[in-house]
Amino acid sequence: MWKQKMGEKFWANEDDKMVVESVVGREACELLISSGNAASDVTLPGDLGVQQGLAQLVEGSNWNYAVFWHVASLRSGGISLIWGDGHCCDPKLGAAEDGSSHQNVRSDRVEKKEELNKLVLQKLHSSFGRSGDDNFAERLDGVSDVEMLYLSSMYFSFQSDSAYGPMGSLKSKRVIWASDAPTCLDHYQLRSFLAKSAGFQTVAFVPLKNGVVELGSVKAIPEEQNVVEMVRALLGAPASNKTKVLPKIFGQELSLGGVKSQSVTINFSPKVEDDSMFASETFDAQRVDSNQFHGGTSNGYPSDNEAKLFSHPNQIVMRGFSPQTRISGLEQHKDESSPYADDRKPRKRGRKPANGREEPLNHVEAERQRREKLNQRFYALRAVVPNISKMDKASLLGDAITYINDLQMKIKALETEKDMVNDKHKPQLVPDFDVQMRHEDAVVTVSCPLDAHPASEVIKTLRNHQVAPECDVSMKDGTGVMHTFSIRTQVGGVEQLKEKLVAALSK
Amino acid sequence: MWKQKMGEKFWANEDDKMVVESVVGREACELLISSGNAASDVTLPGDLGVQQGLAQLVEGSNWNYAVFWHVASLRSGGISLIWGDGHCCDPKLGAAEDGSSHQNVRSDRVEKKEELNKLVLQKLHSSFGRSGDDNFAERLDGVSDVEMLYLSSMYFSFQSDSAYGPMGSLKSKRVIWASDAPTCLDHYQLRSFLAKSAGFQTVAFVPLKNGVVELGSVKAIPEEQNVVEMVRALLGAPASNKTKVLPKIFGQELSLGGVKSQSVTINFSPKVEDDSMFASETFDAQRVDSNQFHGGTSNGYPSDNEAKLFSHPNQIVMRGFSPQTRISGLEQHKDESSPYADDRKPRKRGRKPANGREEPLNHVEAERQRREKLNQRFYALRAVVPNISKMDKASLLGDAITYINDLQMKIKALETEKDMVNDKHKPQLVPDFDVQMRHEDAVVTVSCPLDAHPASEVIKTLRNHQVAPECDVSMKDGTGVMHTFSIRTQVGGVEQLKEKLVAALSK
DNA sequence: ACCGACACGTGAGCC
DNA sequence: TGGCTCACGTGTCGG
Repeated sequence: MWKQKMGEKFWANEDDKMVVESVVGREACELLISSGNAASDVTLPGDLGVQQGLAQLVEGSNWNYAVFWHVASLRSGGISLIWGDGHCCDPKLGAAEDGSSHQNVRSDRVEKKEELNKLVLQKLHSSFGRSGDDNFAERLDGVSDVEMLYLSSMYFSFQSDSAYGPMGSLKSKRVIWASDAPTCLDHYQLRSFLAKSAGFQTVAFVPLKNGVVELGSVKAIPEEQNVVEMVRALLGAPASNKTKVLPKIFGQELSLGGVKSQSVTINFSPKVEDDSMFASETFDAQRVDSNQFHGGTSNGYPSDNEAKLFSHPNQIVMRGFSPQTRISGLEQHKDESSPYADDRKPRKRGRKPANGREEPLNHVEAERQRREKLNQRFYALRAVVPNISKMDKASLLGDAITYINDLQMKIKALETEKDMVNDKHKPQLVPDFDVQMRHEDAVVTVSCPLDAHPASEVIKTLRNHQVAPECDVSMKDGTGVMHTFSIRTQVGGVEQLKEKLVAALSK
Repeated sequence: MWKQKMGEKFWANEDDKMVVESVVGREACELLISSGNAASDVTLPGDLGVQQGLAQLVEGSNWNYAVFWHVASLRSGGISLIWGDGHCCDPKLGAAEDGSSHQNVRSDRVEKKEELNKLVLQKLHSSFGRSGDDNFAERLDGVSDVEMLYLSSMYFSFQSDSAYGPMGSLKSKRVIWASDAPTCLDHYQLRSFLAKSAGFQTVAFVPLKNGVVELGSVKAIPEEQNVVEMVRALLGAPASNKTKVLPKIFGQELSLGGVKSQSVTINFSPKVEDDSMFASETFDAQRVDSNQFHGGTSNGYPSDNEAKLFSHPNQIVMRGFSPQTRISGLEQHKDESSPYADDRKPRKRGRKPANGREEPLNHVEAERQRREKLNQRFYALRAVVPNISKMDKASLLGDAITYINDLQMKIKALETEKDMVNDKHKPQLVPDFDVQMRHEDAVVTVSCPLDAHPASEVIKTLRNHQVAPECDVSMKDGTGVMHTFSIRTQVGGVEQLKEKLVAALSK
């Protein structure tokens, strides 16, 4: 059970290894081969309910993919991050990459690479794929490098205590945002070869309660707090039904409400105690008055017990391994992954704690979490609504309503416009026609409105400019139609006619 | 100044009076003639900033129009409601009203009526129209009955203390919602003749701080609290810059926040004191736990002073006048318009008042109003977002975000689709063409792709079915293009050819 | 000084 | 019952 039997066969073949290595890189390939698959017999967590959120993150944005890395506990006692779910949106259509307008270049070299990618993916899948959805790789017809990184990520997992990549984000509970290619590759760790091939320039990791969301893009995307908040709002509720089990963890029961991203960590006011820890965060949405962000203060991994409810699939464990050793210049993780700094922290705002009882302490915590969830939704709403007038909650809602109505009107206009186009172009394609017999021949007549005719402007211009053209012949070659108009004109009028035609056709 | 000089001329003509009377009704016409125009020399309040909100209310909904009636103070000391702004969206295209498919029926009788409407509107405008935008009626080409009611509303104003119509709503500070034709006509008062002609079945009045919003529809729309909340959210801030003036009205300075619909009225808990007053309201959105609706408790008209800042235009004053006398069955206005019942009311929720001071009493009121404004925005958001999963604030925000993303994706898809269509159809309209001289004639050749040609299917079929047609002539008459294909065929093959052509063209 | 916006603790209602 | 949401009063910060 420490090695998959199918895998054995494939990796024994040296040629196959070379092929895979050429795609995923040497180091990753080595680890793929040598790593024992911890608990390869169990299935993935199944539907985590995050697919929709991931899709929304990617669609319509500059991100090329989003992956949710799920926390899983190892038999050894540690934890690891395994593939939870993902969404990829590679804009492969209309490539024209190198500035050369030859599409043949693409269809030659790139398509060859895509077929190679597909082949490697099939090998990976047959070796390490989960038993469930088979031949998923066979469905693909050519895998771009972007998709390759995304799809092959399924076969990686992270167990290291590195400060890079998803585990680095999870351990430090910090958002990692690398928007230049070198730093980016650092955080891709073993997948850096794949990331380099695909040309990724930005990768971001957002730690959540029971996992990490990874976003990647081939574009250089500057850090946006909006995106982070949107991630937290959209994916704040993964596997909510299962978190209901074991609501009390420690003696000090903390109600992990099931619909929280990382709210179990204790909030504190950054302005008072810990200004220095917020150097790498950019806050563009609003003033950070209260505590929606927090440093590493937490009482342990909240999903420690929760994660045991999930089983981790058959994936290659990626041990502490960083392909580059240089320190990222963009993220100063002063983390050291200190996950056990906790205790109650003083709150500044609001009323005095009314120190009389101890029993409603759970209630206030729940209310805190509810408020924070609502605020995250507000931040996420700010992220998707443009033209925010006054960084105000009420104004935000009003702007959102306005924006929704604008969008609805726009959609209605576009749809009616489309219908108009259809109504105008459909009967154009079905013109009146008639077939009649004359002597030994058949005469087919086809009539269509003048405006729908390709040569309508020419015909109109001729009719306006000259007397009726009178005689014209249309001839057809293989793929086109050619209309020829022979008209009687005076000397010198040709230039004038040509100008008129150009003017008429270019308007 | 009590009569407009142009008006004198028109109304002296008995024929003109008959024409107008046939459209607006006898009673309205009488009043239009006899009423002195109070303060006819001043202009309208100008842009109230409500146009966008009104448009959003109407667009994409079942409402045909929305009018904001603005509070104005009369020289006599009373107040009146005058036309503030409005938006109309009459779905006149694709009428086919009576089930008969003859469009000629419409273009005969209806178009005659529409021309009559336009004529009457021009008369009204020349008599009572404000001096500003002239010939607005001339821009219209045929005014439907729905538009007629809407446009002629500009020339009415309301001064009565009737329980019907906009003034009834304003006085009682209650929402009026009439969704059957008879009740509807009651509330249209003088405009009932117009409303009857247009077939209005639903009219709703929503009182705001400085006016009333009127919504009308030819459909029967059951009462929806969502709509009311949306009105209040979208139009809560009319003429906000002017309300800043004179912030303190009475000795007891009540903070009219400028962005409130009717928040100056004092809230109270309906469940305790006043359950019986909420019989006619339907609450479909959420449980009515707190007090977003309130009876007539108010300390006077909040816009009493504020309205003096505005001048009221030249409009016909509609005095206490109700065309029908029977009582509306849907709305039991037990109002008597008692606007001076106030005093502090006990609040049930929340913490004990911590009775020590009296100075933060203003603060709690402001906070109350802020909360209510936010809640109104939430209700309005619920009204525009479909597929609300869980009547929850957080879920609502999440659904709204999802919905916005869906809309954005949809718009992007539609726009790219439109671009695709344009890319496919635009070069069709600009085909390659060439002009050459041969002997004494000019030869113009126009070529286009076969697929873009109206006769493409015919040409393809001919080419597939027969040998090449070889000889064809295209002829043009006034508005169309006719292509004639003469082909050699065997006897009996004509029927077969015709079938093939039909099949090819209908696919 | 006021005022608007916000978060907090708290009481209460509803499954 | 307890979890969850909500509204309310209050403290606080910033303009």
